[in-house]
Amino acid sequence: MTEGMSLRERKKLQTRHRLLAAATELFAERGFDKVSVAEIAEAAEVSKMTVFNYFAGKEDLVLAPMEEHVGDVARTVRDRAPGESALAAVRGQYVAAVERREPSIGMSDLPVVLGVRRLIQETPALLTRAHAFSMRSFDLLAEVLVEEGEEPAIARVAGAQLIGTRNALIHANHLRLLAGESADAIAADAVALAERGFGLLAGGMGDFAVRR
Amino acid sequence: MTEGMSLRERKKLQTRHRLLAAATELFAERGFDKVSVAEIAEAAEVSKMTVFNYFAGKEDLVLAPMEEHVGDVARTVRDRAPGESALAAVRGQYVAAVERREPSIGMSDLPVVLGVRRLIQETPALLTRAHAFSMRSFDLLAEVLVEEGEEPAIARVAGAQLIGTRNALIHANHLRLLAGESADAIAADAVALAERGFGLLAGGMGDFAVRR
DNA sequence: CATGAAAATATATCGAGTCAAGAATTAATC
DNA sequence: GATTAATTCTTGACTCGATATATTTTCATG
Repeated sequence: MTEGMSLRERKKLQTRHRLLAAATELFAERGFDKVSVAEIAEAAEVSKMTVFNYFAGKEDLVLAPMEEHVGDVARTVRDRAPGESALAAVRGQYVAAVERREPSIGMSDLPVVLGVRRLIQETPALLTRAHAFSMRSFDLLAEVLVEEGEEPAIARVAGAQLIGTRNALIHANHLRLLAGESADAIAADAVALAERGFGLLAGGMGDFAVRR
Repeated sequence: MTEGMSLRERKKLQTRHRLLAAATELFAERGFDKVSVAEIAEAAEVSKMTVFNYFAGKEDLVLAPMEEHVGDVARTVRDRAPGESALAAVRGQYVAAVERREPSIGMSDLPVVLGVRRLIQETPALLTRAHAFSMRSFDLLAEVLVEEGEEPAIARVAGAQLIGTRNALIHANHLRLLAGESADAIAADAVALAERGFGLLAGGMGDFAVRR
């Protein structure tokens, strides 16, 4: 597992994991705001400075795993099959992720993952940072569309619609998970909702929410 | 102008304006991050704590005027005419705002407004806070749709699409303004772009960005 | 081993935001 | 109209996250 790694690199990974573990535990016990970085450093047996050496900010101790997925949508669109629309690619990736119960789209009901989600929802600072990730995700997607030759302005509009739709779908999953439902129970509805949600984009929402 | 106000209320307004004026000037001179709250307090002849009493955070010294518009979209949809779709209402409000050159959608080329916009674009903390406003705007819109009887999950998806589209359009205006174009020059294109952007929603974007 | 580079730490500092207590203003009671 | 009670403003001291600098430790490499 650690072959090919120098001792230094292994130790770096170890301290990184010690920090993540210590932080996760402390946050779960007392909440994000009630734990200071100094305490985390002490629990992981490093100095406070080292924490910031490994993580850009306190929030990243919770959101680091999430950051790896900021490029998922853009990559999916970039690598889509010829003849496939951006919309179809994003929808397809989301549905596939639902089937695979991927935590990145809010489909894991493992207690530890659930705890982290609850922590995020309860902590404004974490929500804000999470939303910044979504913003980066959008930027990357728009960039791909522009590279393909779409007009920048319209590319950003379409990108906002796609990312916004996807985020809303993910948020719906989060709500149900936090309400105690199982991932399997949510999955079926999630796919149906995705068809409806992306369907608004595909079929037009001119008839949606017409005032009676 | 100040009749009906107690001395206390008048002084409150005065210090608020002193704070906004001092902050705006200092930020314009040296940038958001290079000015401390203590300096602003000193310039406004008030203690540091008073600043936070008037404004929730340092960022609000710049973004306070923007906060008044978080409910614009939701209100427009709530008050739309019978027979009109949510999409038509949002599009109509945006186009009308373009015609009126409203700063809230990025259509003012007054130097002072432009300076504030530049400051926001250059400062990550301000961008983040601005995005939080957009989030609130989205929540309010979704709430309206839910009150009208739409399913919460699909209401949030549609709301994300509408708000996302609108934000992307506004951002396009910002970019051109910051590039030096006049509001009048932008307005015509802005309306056309809005028709295309909202058209993606109305007509469906199933044919958009099909890979060749 | 010795040496140079990378990383961890100690220390000091800054700046944003919070807390408990004190000062000022308004309202109420006599 | 003076005195007191209640509310609101203001303040100085403090916590905590984050940064800068310099110093020491740790590891890879010849």
